[in-house]
Formats: sequence, C-alpha cells, structure tokens
Amino acid sequence: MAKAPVLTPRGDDFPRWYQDVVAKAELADNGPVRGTMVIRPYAYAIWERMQAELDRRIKATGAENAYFPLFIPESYLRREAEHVEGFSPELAVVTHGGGKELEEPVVVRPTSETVINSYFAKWVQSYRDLPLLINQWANVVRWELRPRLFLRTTEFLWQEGHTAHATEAEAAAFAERILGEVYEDFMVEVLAIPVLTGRKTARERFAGASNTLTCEAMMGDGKALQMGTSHELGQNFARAFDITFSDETGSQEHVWQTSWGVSTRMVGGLIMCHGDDAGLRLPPALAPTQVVVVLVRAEDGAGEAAATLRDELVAAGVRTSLDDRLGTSFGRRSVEWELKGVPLRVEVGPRELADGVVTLVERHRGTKTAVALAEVVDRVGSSLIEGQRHLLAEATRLREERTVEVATLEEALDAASSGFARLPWAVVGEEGERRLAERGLTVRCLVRADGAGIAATEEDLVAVVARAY
RNA sequence: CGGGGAGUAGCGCAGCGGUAGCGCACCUGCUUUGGGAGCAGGAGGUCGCGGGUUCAAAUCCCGUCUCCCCGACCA
Repeated sequence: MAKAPVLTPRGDDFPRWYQDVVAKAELADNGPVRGTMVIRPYAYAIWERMQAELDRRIKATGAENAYFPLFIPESYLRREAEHVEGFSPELAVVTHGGGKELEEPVVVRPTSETVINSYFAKWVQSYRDLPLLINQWANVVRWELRPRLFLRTTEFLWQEGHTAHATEAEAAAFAERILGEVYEDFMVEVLAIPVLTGRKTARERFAGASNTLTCEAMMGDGKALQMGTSHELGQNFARAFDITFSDETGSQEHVWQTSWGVSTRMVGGLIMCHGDDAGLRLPPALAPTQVVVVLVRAEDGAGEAAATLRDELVAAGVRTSLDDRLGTSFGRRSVEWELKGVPLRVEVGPRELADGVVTLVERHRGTKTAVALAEVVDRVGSSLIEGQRHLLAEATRLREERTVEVATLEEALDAASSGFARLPWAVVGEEGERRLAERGLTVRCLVRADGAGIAATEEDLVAVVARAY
C-alpha cells in the first residue's frame, strides 16, 4: 500500500514543494511579524557551515571582521542620493525610544554603507591607511511586501564587506576578487551550485554603486536566483561622507570603494538547486552531518558495531552522527534523513552484520550498496567526494539544457519562460529591458561572449535573460 | 495601493441556526520495529475581535482586525 508522498512533488507545484521542504526538514518557521523568519537549528547549522567556509575565504583576502550598530541616523541614509532613493521604500524606521518620541528618527540598517563610511572618514587619513578592508556578519531589515522563507524575508542574516582603496583600478580588482575567489569559489566548491558571474545592467545595479557584479544560479524550475553581489561604489560614498586621504605627493584624494554581500538567501538557493521529491540534498562539503549511522535493530552486537563505526568515522574526520532511536520505526527514520538531505546513511543491523557488511545509502543517487565493515571508512570517504561532484555535475547539466542562444528579443521572451536565454546585449538595450520587465523577465547579468572573466566594457556583451526569484 | 479568497485544536480542513467535529501530529499502555507501525485509551477550543438579531449564533446582520493569492521594487 503506497503512502501519500511526503512532499508535494516538485514537478506538480514547485513553490508548494519548496514550502513543504522548509517545513518538513525543520528548516524554518514564519515569525510572528509578517515577513520575519525563525531559523530552526538544522538550517542554522547549515548557515554556520556557510559562514565558516566564507569567513575563511574572506579573511584570506586580508579583510577583518568588525561590528557596526543596528541603528542608523535617518540623516545618514539621505547623504547619498541614489542610495536613499533605492532603499527608502523598504526602510523600518524607529520613531520612539525610552518612552519618548525621538528628535531624529533612526532607521534599522538595510545595509551598512552609511554608518561604516562615516567611520571610514575618521579612520582614513593617509595612503598608508589603505586599503581598509572590513567585513561584518549581521542582520539587516528590508521591509518586504511579498516574503518567502530564506529567499525574501524582512529580516535576514548576511555578511557585508566594505573596503576603501587608493585607486579605482585597485577597488575594481578587489570587487572582482571577492566575486571570484570568495563567492564563486564557495558556491561551486562547497555548495556545488554552478554560477554565472557577470555584471548587472544599470537598471539592476545596487543603489549607490557605479558597477555591480553578481553570481547568478539556476534553480530546479529554471528560474534564476541572485546568490551574491559585489559592488564598485566608485567615489560616491567617499564624497558623501568625505572620506579622503593624503597620497604620496601630499594631495587630498577621495578613496575608491567596494561593498559585497551574501545572505541566508543561499539556503533557499541550496534547497531549490539540489532538492528532489524526497527532500533536501546537501553537498557533502557543506553538510553539518555528512554521515548518519542508522542502527536498524540492536540485536547480536549491532548496537556496539554501530557505535564503533560512528567513532571510527569521527576519528577519520567525517562529520558523523548515530541514530539509535529504536523506538521510532526504521522507515520513519529513513524518511527523516532523506528529507534533511544527509549525504550518506550507513545502515547497521544484525541481518547484514552476520555477513560482515553494512548498507551504504547515497542520498545524491539513491543507491544502496553492501560494504564490508573493514572498508566502510574508505568507501564513505570516496562516496562523499563522488557525491559532491555528482551534485555539481547534475546542476551544471540541467543549467546547460535549459540555456538557449537566441538572436532577437522576441525569441528571448519565449525562451526565458523556462530557463536562461542568451542574446547580444546590443539587441536588448534599455528599451528591451523595459519590454522584458513587462513580461516578468530581467537581464540577470551581462557576460563576455568568450566567457573569459568579467567584462569591463559595454562592448561585445551577452545578456542572460530569465525569470528570477 | 487595485482585484480575488480565507479566519474553527500544533498543522490541514469539515460543519453554515439547536451538545464543537474529522485527518495528521501529541500523551499513556500493550504488541511491534529491515522504508512514514497497529490496536486501545487520552489530552487539547473565549470557532480572529467587537456589537447586533434570536428562546438559542461557529452558523444570520453590521463593523473591525489579520492573513493568503494575483499586478509595480529588492541579498
């Protein structure tokens, strides 16, 4: 007798499937205030793994962590014209404090360019103080009318980097370096999500930036998700906040700046890129638990064998947990671990133990293999590596299958309804972007036709058009 | 803000004038345990809120609040 599916099948109703995964894998709940999110322990563990991997890469660029306040004087936001214009519709503003109306309202940070730069102005005096490379891990608030857990919430967690440089070229190079060495490397190597790196059009650019670079991924339904951005701010904020330094010749110059961020939205991207009808599928490099040793039944020394195996795997450096909840049925436990996307299950029970083997179950393929006890640690190691590769290859193949080259805007309108459409940027233009927007499509990014690196000029660019989250 | 729906147990819903219900989840016990266990028992509710009509309101009327879905911005 077939049970009802655990989740709404992905192909039936993708948004519903997404919500089911978030609920059943115990990732998050809606908060009491509309648009807010409670991140449950399992999703928070995933976020902590993301933080650890990113933080290491960020520090490798020379950036240091610091922390700036949640509250920002409203007047600070106004100092940069485009910035305030971009953010004012989604600001949360505090008008009362200590039981009294405040003389100047404070905003809850939607991003920290303004506060951080007001301190950069104090800290930067000389070219010897540059580059100044600061990162912070923080929560930010952007009031959202149409929230979706992880993808678009009123409050979210992120990392925001802010840097100041002596020259435009150095700032531009740093923004590219973050995009490539930190974000793209992390997304491809750890999340196993292939991303396109490119430039945003003026229409899609960050409010206050002179250039925005982006990592764009394709989700399981063919829609695009912006996974991270890195901005060149030019001297816009340096002028607004008077961040100047004396160069080697003693003349006063404004600094050139960057800012860059990735957020808990990546958790949503992870779900939608790798998830299947059985739930989440976590890439081994990211998974908080890489292997769960499942004790099927405790008879005939199986309990001891399972505990020993867990210890051996831990000793081998594998993130391992033991599931010996014998009061819960084996089937239910299997379903739970599949929902949570743990890459490997090692099932230990008396029946197979009698033959000196255990069952290795690979989440990424769904395969089950009998493995001799003595070989388990080795097999787990190679299977984790293979699983990581498999997820990246599968996601890459799916993206390629759903990407088409087109020559006209009309063709793009049609093709981008189910994936990515690539066409010359010269064919689109700002007028074309407006027409795409009418049909719910956007230019996700501009890439070089030859695929080599990030494009610096407007010439010979290819626009990638898609529906987006 | 414009259009369309819905508020009843933790979740999903039925009931639409006459004792507050169902499925899942939860608790207890027994039997189970190799792919969401079975049986028995149990707990859980100002039916969004305020007013009105009525012998009697979850149900009818008025008001109000909230939430969800579809159209313009965003990590």
